[in-house]
Amino acid sequence: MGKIIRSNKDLGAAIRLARKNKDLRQVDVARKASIRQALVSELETGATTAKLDTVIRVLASLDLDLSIVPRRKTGFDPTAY
Amino acid sequence: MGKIIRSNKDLGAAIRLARKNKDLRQVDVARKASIRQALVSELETGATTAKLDTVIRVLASLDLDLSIVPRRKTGFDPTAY
DNA sequence: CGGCATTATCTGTTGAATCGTATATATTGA
DNA sequence: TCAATATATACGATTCAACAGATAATGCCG
Repeated sequence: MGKIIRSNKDLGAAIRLARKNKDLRQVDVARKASIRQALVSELETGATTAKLDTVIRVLASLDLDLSIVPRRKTGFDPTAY
Repeated sequence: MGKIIRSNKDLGAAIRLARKNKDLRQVDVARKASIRQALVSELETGATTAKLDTVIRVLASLDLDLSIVPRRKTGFDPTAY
């Protein structure tokens, strides 16, 4: 179902995609989530590892939720190398 | 599907439940995730807001994944009071 | 009760996330 | 092209997660 997040890069890509789909600017998301525009930029580019609180607030401002799902066995595990 | 996480309390409950189901001790999860047992305790009791990296590593050690899903229908929102 | 295992909490320290603010660099539209 | 808008970066200051390393509290079972 939803997109699996295993790194801050994954998170950033998902956030940016969702934001574009809603036709919002970084500053709009920032205001809704009570953070700086600069931080939204940093999150989207995966430049920083955010705190869970921050992630939840940003996602909420995009009408998204964080969910815990069983790890699906996928063929190729890049961390195995 | 998966459990929705909207607070560190939610996360803590989910982690503890998953850990119990796998019959692991906090120190086991801590070793797998390369963190202290004390931190696992703090996370489970919701005493702290973890960094995304930490959350991902703990969940991975329990064979769980973080996923982004569209926000479910807005029935009753306890934060509205 | 007594003892072992597990979990919770403490102190001081370090590093990183976030801030405010400002500015530099795209990107877009007229 | 030019200007307005949007995004990325910079920098010092503040806040807080995570650490090491104990120890205290709790749970469990003989």
